[in-house]
Parts: sequence; C-alpha cells; structure tokens
Amino acid sequence: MTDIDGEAGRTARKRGQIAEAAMAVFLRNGYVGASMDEVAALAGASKQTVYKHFTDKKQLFTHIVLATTAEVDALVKVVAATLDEGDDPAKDLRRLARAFLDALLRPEVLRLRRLVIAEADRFPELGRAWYEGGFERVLTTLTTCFERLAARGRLSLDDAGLAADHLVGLLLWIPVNRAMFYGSEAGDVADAERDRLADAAVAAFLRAYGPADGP
Amino acid sequence: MTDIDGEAGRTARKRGQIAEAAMAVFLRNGYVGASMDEVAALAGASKQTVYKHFTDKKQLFTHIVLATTAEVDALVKVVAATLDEGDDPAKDLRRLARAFLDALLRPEVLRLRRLVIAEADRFPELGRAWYEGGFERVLTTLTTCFERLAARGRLSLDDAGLAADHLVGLLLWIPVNRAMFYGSEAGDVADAERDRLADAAVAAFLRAYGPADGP
DNA sequence: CTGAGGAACTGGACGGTACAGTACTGGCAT
DNA sequence: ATGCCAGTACTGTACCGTCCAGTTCCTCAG
Repeated sequence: MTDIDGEAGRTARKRGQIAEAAMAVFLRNGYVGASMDEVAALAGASKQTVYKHFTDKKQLFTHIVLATTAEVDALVKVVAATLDEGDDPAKDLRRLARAFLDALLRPEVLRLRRLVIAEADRFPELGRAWYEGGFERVLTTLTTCFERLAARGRLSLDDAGLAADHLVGLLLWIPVNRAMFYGSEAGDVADAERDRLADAAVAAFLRAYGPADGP
Repeated sequence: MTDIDGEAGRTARKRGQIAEAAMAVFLRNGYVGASMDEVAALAGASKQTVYKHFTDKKQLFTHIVLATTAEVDALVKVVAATLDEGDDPAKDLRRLARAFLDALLRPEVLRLRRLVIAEADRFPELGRAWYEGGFERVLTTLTTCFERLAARGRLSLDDAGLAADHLVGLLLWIPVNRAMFYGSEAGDVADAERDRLADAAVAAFLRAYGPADGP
C-alpha cells in the first residue's frame, strides 16, 4: 500500500512507518483484533512513540482509513481521460469497465472495504466519509462525462446520474459481492473472466442507454 | 428473525432462547465485541447451560448465521410466484424489484450482512455458505424464471444467468452499498424512493433485455 | 570538522479492565 | 433422591494506555 505520508524528517518518517504498520495490522485483524503492541512492533517503534503521534487507537484507525481516499483521484482521472477523449464509446466504456474492475478487486482495496463496512456502526462518520470521498466522487465524475456524451449524441439518457449508477451496478455487483463474502483471496478473478464481466456489463448498458437508432 | 429453532421440549426451548439471544448480541456488537456473559444474561440462562448447548463461541456464531439462510426460501418463492404467473412482465418485474429491496434493506438483514462480511476472513467457510445458500439460490431461481420468460418471448436474452445478475446489480448496488457504509439506520429508505429505484432498474433492464421489437 | 545540548525514541514494566471457558454451590422440579 | 439449571466465583489471558530510565539521532555553535 505504499507510504501513507510524504517523506520528511525523522519524526515524519516514524509517523509514516507507524501509519503503514497500522494499516497492515488493521487490515489483517480488523479494528478490535488489532493490538497497539503489534502495530508498534511492526513499525519498529515503541508504544510511547505511537501514542505520541496518534492520541488513540480510534484516532489512528480513522487517520489510516481516510488517508486512502486520496488514492481514488487516480481512478477519477482515468474515468475522465478515457471517456472524454475517445470517439468510440463502446470501446472506451469497455476499457473503463476493465479499469474499474482492476481497481476495486485489488486485495488491499477489498480488505479495506470490508474493514470500513465492519466498523460502520462503531465509526459512522468514517463510513460516510469513505463513501462520499471515494464512491460518490467517482460517480459524479462519471455522471458529468455521461452528460457530455449525451450532448454529443453518443448516449441517450434523461438522467446521467442514474445511468452512472446503473453502469457500475451492472459491472460490480456480482464480482464485488463474491469477493466480500469469500475470503480476501477471492479478488483474484482470472483475467479473461474480468474481460467477460466488463464486456457483458457494457453491452447491457449500451442496450439500455446507447444512442437512439430512432424510428 | 423470529425463533431460530423449532419448538420442542424444555432443553430445545432453552437452546432456542440462547440462539435468539446470541443473534441479538452478535448483531449488535459483532463477533469479537459480543460477550458470552451477555448472551447468557439475555437468554435468561447461565453460561454453563450455554456451553452445554454450544461448545464454543465460534460454533455458536456459525450456527446462528447458517440458521438464517432458511429465510431466503421465502424470497425464492416470491420470485417464482411473481414471475411465472403474471402476464405483464414489466409490472411483475417492478413488483419483484420492490420485494427485493424491501427484503434486503431490512435493518437486521443489513446487520447480518455486515457481520458476515466482517468475519469473512475469520470464518471463510461461513461466508461461502451464506453466499451460496442465500445469494446464489435466489439468482438461480431468477435465472430459471428468465429462461421460461424468454421461451415465451417475453424477454430476449442468450444468457439468463447473466441477465439475472444484471437485474439485481442495476437494482441493488447503490442502495445496498449506501446502507453498508452508512450506519445501520441507513436502511430506512423512504417508500417513494424505493419505488423510484425499482422502477428505474426495471426500465433499464427491459431496455437491455426486453422482448425484441425486431425487424 | 567536532562535540555538546536537547528532542525524539526505545524497551520494558505496570495498573486496570474485559472476557473465554471452567468449576462449584444451592434451588427447583420430577 | 436425582438430574437439570441459575448464580457466581475463579483462572488465565490479552490488551489499552501510561510511565520511567536510558539511548540514539539531529542541530548548530565554535
């Protein structure tokens, strides 16, 4: 999961090591199952230092999770770049769908997702922040892209937001749910299977929202 | 929810009380957060009796969860009854979609779902069993119904299983995810909103898989 | 370049709490 | 009397958060 904070002086480096270790421990054991001793040990730090940087176990946890929402920016950019440039919506959508699948089925993303869902009652504001900072951000980007495509006559729709919801629903419901309920290793869907899922979802989407061939 | 085991003699009744109490406690606090003392207290039983009926905390948990898969039979029957009788697929599908939403957005179903997802790493076989005993059972029923509808010319599709996946994806991805990430009270979607979601999903589905108006 | 001053860090121990699972005692019904 | 069960005390373990004594690393004047 790369480094969570930037590179800097000693204290910032330690802080980053602690955050990285905490991410690993939380992902592996869940919030309650994670022990601060283990975090400290994995970070190569002492508990004193851990508690100097993060006041609480709760505060450490929320910091870890919220830091990851920055990563969705990459996905947002992929969406915009893929759909605004190309001239063949079917092909572009297939590429986009494949990118979505690859992004969401990464094992650490799945584990993080499971973690946030599991603690949605203990940390309600955290679940909300993750949903809005990740999920909805991608959806609104997709929505504005669809509006532009509709204006160019490449799609026929009244409600671009609804169409965006439907595309991701067609694409992700099955594989993401399988991955949620099966163990964390269930994300390793074969490459060909991902292509099949992406193509099928886009085909159905285009039948529902493709350009009107009119009467 | 209701009672988890059948009615029977005193020992079986106690067993049922313990199971019911355990369900409540696990749903409220999660697996690790649930304490056997609390289960015993809520069941009006002593820990001795609890451990007489269920060897372990783990064993109690898996028993609780697996007992709920029986409930999906009701939903399966609704699917078959709704789709096989009616003569107006659009109307039937809307009713079916609405029934799906109502079933899956019940707060206790959402909590159970969150619980199983959270513990999918600790209890891999449990997640698999729940997915196959609930999720896939409904999907296969829907698939055979779609095959019959296609044979009668009411739908046009090559792959009924794919169409079933797509219908539930269109319908459930957004509301279920919202409910997963927001607190447990997020299931209370307004009635009108549920109708809107159901109608929109069915409309899109029928554009993708409706009877061919063909040449 | 050098070396002192000070901030940050380590390692381990500790109090307090919570909980799984066991054992024991007394009561209630048959 | 006999068998089942409530109530409760107990054991052993795990862990959060704090504290202290000693060490390492960075900084900056000389």
